[in-house]
Amino acid sequence: MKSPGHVASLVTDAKLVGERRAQILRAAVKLFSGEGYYTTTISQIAREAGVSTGLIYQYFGDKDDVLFLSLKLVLETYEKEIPPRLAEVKHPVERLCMALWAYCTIVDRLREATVLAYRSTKSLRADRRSLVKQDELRTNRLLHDCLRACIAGGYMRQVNEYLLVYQYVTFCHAWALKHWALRDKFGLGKYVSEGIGLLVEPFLTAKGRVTLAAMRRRTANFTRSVTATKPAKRARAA
Amino acid sequence: MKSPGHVASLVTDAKLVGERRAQILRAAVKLFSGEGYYTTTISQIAREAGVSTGLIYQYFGDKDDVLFLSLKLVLETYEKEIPPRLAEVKHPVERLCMALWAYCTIVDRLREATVLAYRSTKSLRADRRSLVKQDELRTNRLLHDCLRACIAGGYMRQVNEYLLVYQYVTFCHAWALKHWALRDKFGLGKYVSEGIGLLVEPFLTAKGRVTLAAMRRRTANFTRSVTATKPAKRARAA
Amino acid sequence: MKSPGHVASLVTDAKLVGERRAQILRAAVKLFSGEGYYTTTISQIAREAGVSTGLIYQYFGDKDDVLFLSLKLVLETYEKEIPPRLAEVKHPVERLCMALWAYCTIVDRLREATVLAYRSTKSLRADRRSLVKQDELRTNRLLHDCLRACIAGGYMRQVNEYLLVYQYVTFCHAWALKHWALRDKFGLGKYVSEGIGLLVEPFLTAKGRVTLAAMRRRTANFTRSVTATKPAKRARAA
Amino acid sequence: MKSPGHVASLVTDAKLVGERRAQILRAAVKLFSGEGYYTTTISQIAREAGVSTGLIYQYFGDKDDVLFLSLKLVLETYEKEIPPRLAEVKHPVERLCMALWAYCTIVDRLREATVLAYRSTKSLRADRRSLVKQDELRTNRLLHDCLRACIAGGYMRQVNEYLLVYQYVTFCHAWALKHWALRDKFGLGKYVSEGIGLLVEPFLTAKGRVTLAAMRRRTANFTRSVTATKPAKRARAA
DNA sequence: AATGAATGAGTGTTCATTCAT
DNA sequence: TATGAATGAACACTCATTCAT
Repeated sequence: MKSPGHVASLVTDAKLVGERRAQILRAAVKLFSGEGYYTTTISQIAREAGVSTGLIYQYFGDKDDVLFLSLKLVLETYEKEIPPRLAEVKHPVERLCMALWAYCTIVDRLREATVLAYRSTKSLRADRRSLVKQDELRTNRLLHDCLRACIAGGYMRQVNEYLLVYQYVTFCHAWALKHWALRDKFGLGKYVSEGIGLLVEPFLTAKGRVTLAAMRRRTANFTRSVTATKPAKRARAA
Repeated sequence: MKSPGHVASLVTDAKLVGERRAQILRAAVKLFSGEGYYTTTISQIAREAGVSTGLIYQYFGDKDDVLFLSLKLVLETYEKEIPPRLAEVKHPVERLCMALWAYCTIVDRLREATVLAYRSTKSLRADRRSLVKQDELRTNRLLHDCLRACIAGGYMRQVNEYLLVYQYVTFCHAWALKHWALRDKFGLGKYVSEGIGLLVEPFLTAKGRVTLAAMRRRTANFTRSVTATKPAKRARAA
Repeated sequence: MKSPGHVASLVTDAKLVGERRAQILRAAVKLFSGEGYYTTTISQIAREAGVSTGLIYQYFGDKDDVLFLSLKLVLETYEKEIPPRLAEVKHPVERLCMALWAYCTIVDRLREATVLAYRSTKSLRADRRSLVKQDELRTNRLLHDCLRACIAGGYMRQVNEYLLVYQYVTFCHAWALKHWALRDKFGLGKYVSEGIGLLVEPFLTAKGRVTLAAMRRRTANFTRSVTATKPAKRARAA
Repeated sequence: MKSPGHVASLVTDAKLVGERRAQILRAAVKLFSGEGYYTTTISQIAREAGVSTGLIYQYFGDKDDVLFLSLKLVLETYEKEIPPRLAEVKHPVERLCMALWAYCTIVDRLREATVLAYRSTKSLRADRRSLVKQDELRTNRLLHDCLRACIAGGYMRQVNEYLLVYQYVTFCHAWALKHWALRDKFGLGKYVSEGIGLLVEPFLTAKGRVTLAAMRRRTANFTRSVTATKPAKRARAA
């Protein structure tokens, strides 16, 4: 009767539902990220969102619903924010590098929320876990497409694509998961740049390397400026 | 008075403390791994371990103590089981590959527990989190030493060692964290073998590649047999 | 942040807080008085008050809070009920006697609760004990003022006022504390009357004695009627 | 079958029972006095007494037994220590004063334990409370006898003996119960001396007053020296 | 006689969820 | 639609008591 992906609301006005949910989820992601799912109470979320506890139950069926949509919100951020960052970029190698760069940038902004996804996906009702995994897979596909284009264009040699994509994914996630160990060694720009050196460059063909070298020259200071930009706010999913 | 790493026991007999704690932790790791820290109750642990709830409090100060020692148990397993697997292996490149192989084998055996470490480290009292991280760092050092030996011996070119080690770590952990996505594509043996292709091979010098190729020839069926062995026990920390 | 005298409530409506706390404290004083602090459970209090256990924690921070306000309720009853009983009385000697009489009347009504104060003040958090003692001191002061007026008016000779006030206090409290031994020998009226004979009369000057004698003549039957009134309600703090 | 006053022991050797019980009760009185009955655990008592928890159950049936004998130990101390202090004293007025003095001295030594008796008698099994009250009554009788002798000897006028005895009792107990308020105003010697002024002197006949005056002259420095002696140790029942 | 490990019933407290207003 | 007071099941933890050694 109730499909796993559906979240019921007692309120009918669709626009209101959208606004209220966004308001509540913003609070939830912040608190879940900081304190974890189980140690965050519904009433803390209500307070943070500036609403009453009762209101939350007008827009979500239960606490699991709040977690579910919180995680979706985070994972969909990856999926939605990477493509626009690729829009202007044409060259396959540049697109791949930009995708990694974009992904890491977003992870950096949602650092705590990314950790949350690792911590709390198992706290979801079982039938919903796979839905969240679908979201992750869709993001992976973005990277996979970039990778495939490099190979298809002859910029990269044949590799185990599937596995390499997972290296890319874990590389990006590691910026959040292992931040405690990485932050002393790298800024974000350096991290991505060195990562490309380990996970992209070795597989490039001669002509692929030319592109990368050119790109590197061009973005040397871009990287620096972006690194400097990578601004304060964290753990905000929207 | 109470250092963060210390877990008090009301029982004085050291041997008994060791046995009972092992018995209780076995149950705790199993349940925490399957159900998560917060949804596992002390009384479930007691039932699983075949003791009374009260007994747990004779050997642990509180539930956080149980989690702490559970996580340490898991992380120390990595640290303790990798070195013996390297004992016989002399050649730097082989040692590096064997370390990756060993690490992945152990992760495979402790798959659920490895996920637990990612889920639940943040549930620990803050002052203990860093202790657990120390354990992880010590395991990383094992890999780093292997990597360094490869470079020092001229089998591998200069690379960003620190970052590459983290690629190794996330690669091994991914076998547990992303098992839902990887198991359909790879057996454990294939996974490690392909991983070496992506994370070791590209950085080898000519003479390093010779060693790797030889090793591959030698262990082709070894890999298969080990892969076949794999299914055995899981989520057992000892 | 939290001063010892402050008791937090999650409920904001001040009127409701007042009513609910009164309702819960009525139950608590009754049960604490009868069974003692430690043997009374929160859930007994909830049942007696006709509310859920959870509700108690909306109006009190913890069980200690309930005890604290229970004791304050009792001690403040003394302080608040004695002055109105003195309002009409002008003559110093009569005021002193009336104060003793009033105090004993109230103790009689709150007999069990008075015993509670002796039993359970030490069960309070240390920083609150002194607050309860302040309440007692304020009641003592009422007696002291009466005593001082007698001396100042020349109705009583110089005495160690401080100590005599404490004799008055223990005399009144003894009606509750030693009721098991006193009830067979005295009614309340007789008890007070004889007590005045021992603790007031001997210190009166000639003109003080005249007043006392006159008063005694006047209230002979009054005493009896009040004594007859006595049985009424007990252990009700409001 | 089991009389309220009986405390069973699994151990048969009477001498051993006596010694072990004394050892355990010493610890119990100390801890009960300081922390209260309910907040003191059997295992704390065992530790303080230097024995195992199991041993306590060889000499006492349950925790109530320990409290019962602890309270008896305290109350019997009054009853047993006052008479020897009166042994040498012949004159009725002096005997009365000495009794008060002795009682207060003992209360002072057992200050915490005296408070314990007030706090914890109601925690006893109901059928045992009256036994403890019997002990108190026997001590009261010591004072009553002294008072009666004064009146019989014409040193004191007729008074409500029963009530006056209770004033004496509460006066002595108050030194423990209200010590927080009295200690700033009086030393023990002054307290007793002034108390005699309020509770004995007013009722003396002319010839009684002569005795008291003489006694006062004699013991002026005695009082002081005893006050000075009133030594360190407290809350020790034996 | 003495130990102390083991038990498990019982308590204070929390918090997701409901519902009258 | 929105509130927040009220509920009560559930959990971590304690401790009197038992009993094998």
